[in-house]
Amino acid sequence: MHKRKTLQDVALAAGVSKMTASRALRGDKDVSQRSIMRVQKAAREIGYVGNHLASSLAGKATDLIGVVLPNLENIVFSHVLNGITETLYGTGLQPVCGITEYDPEREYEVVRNMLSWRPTGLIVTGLEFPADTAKLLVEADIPVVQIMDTDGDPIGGCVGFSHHQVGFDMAQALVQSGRKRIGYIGCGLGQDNRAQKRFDGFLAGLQQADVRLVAQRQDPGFSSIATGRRLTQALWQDHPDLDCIYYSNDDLAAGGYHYFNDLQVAIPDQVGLVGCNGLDFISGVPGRIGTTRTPRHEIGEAAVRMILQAVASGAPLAPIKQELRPEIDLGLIATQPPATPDP
Amino acid sequence: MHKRKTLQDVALAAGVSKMTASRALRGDKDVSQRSIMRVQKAAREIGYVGNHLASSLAGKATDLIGVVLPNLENIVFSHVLNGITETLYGTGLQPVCGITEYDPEREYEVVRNMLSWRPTGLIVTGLEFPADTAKLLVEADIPVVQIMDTDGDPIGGCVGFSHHQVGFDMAQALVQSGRKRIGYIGCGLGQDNRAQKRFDGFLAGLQQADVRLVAQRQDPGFSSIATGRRLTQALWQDHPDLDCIYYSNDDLAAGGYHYFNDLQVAIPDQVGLVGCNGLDFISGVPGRIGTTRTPRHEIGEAAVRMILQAVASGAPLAPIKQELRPEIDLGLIATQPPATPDP
DNA sequence: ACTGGTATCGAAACCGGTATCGGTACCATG
DNA sequence: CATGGTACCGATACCGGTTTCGATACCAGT
Repeated sequence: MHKRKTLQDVALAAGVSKMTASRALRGDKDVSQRSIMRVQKAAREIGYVGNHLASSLAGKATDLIGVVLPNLENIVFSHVLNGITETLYGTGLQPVCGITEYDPEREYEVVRNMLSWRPTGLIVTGLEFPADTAKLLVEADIPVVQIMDTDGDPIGGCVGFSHHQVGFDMAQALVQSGRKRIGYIGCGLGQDNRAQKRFDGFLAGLQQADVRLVAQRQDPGFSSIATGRRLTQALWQDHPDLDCIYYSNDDLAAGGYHYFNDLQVAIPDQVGLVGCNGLDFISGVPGRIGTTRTPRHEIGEAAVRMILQAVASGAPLAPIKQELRPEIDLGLIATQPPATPDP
Repeated sequence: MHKRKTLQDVALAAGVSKMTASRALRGDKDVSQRSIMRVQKAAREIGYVGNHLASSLAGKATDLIGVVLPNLENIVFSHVLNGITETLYGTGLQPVCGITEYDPEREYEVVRNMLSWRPTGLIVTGLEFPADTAKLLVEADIPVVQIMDTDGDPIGGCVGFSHHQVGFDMAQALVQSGRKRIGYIGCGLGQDNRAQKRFDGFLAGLQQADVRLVAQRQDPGFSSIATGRRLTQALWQDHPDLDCIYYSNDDLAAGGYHYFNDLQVAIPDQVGLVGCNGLDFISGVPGRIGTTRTPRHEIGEAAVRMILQAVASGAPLAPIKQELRPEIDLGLIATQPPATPDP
């Protein structure tokens, strides 16, 4: 268990000072070509790896961008993270991500922990935070970007879309396409206030169109295809007269699709199904399930760009919202009126 | 833009020395209750956050566990990461993950970068590495665990399953259930050598049963439901006599399912579909698609346990394989012989 | 020969914590 | 009263790099 090689070892092997070795490896000025060669050779030979802890401590900043997400099993956040990673690639910055599981206490810990690594920027999910967490973010003294949601007042930068609007627009679109007996199925509303916002918006949209929500079923757990199937069955058994079901998520809608498929209920002729997020599943059954395609990758991209810009300009990030418009895709629902038109 | 608070500031505010403040905040011995109170109060009041860079540099080790994964859009790796995160939660250790996109060069960079943070342990995906990357891992001087694959010789710890075996077993199971005209559909074989291993194993399994693979279709890109649908269509048009299709992935199988569903081809009566990984989708169409349920969460868990044990014992991690057996689920294929039995 | 500029290098201070070790203060004991 | 043990505290030396600043060598210009 030999000790790790340090810059000193490299310098020694190269026959130069620690300083010259440092400069040579970083491609700094004021080093002769000869020294650069010798140092690089020495570093390679003794297998020098470098110590980010030391260099970041000595330098002013790290090359870290903190990313705080509620969950990674939800593919939506994977996509965001991917957008972030891709955009960061080549900038010399590196994402490091923390998971909160929608738990505020864990969130506080994660944010605090992120900050203790002195990242160059921070990307967090959502707009609402408990007071102590908000305090951390406000005093962080680095660019902070809040993503996924624009229904509220951001602390720093903000990239996302209005979930209320998404719900509202979908309600209007459905009503306009002729659906009138609409049900709702949702998941994780207690934890995920963005799903709640969509639902609220949806209700508001229905109300404005003078349509009442016929019924709803909710489940406190994470959304999944299996849960969607179960809830759909529960809802349908009580309300077989529905001509449309709005799901808080595409996973759930997929579960509903399978259920009706096995039941030989025509989709979307008899019942229209709409979810949210435009997940991969939808493209497997083209036109059959409506959805709202949300710009997840783009959100990650835009968030990074905000941070990069703030870093470049040196100025702190002013509270600015960047709204990315999601796109409603009703699929066949848009062209096929429900089988049983209302009187 | 006030400077960040340091431990010195806390000490000053609390009227003690830097050392006492340090001890108080970490819950070290040799501090009076009175000092602890004052320091904690001071820290809270001035909003002290701590500096992991400094503490990790000064102490011997960080609380980081590096995790190197090829991709996060593939839900399989999200599940692994989740298992890791969950198991690490409460241990004081923290995962930090790097993405390679199946690119060896990027992989080298990621591993090197991970190591430069002096993590306490490292979890990497796969068994095969280019020489330079392998050298880094061998000389890392920390517990290294390789996951997902056991078909080969590990550098340190190793948790996963044999992909060759998974393919082999599935071939045998399919033949035994009466399927004889079998096709294959796969994705990303160039990059993902684990999918390749499954395919090789599958071919070996067929051969042993004296069954020939009728046809195959492959795509170099990432697997997705849409791709599965497309490849299935391509394969089916040329070979409508198949009674079974093996997919390298559940995503692809799901695409095939949708295709046949729209075509009104009975599943699994006329064509049996089997994928791999036991993803969420399968549970939405119970029994209809066969799969191999792979223990992703468990792999993450076991990998962490290996590292924790190595850290606790202080000994380096000997090359040991831990094999987790995946479980084949043929669903209805197991009980329903193909509609057109062979002559 | 002297001055000034450029290229190259290294010693020392420092980043913000922790490990180590040597002091006090205070009390109990013989 | 001398001794020793315990509880608590702080000065100092690091950890492994980078920043800063001054030193040296060498060459051109005058």
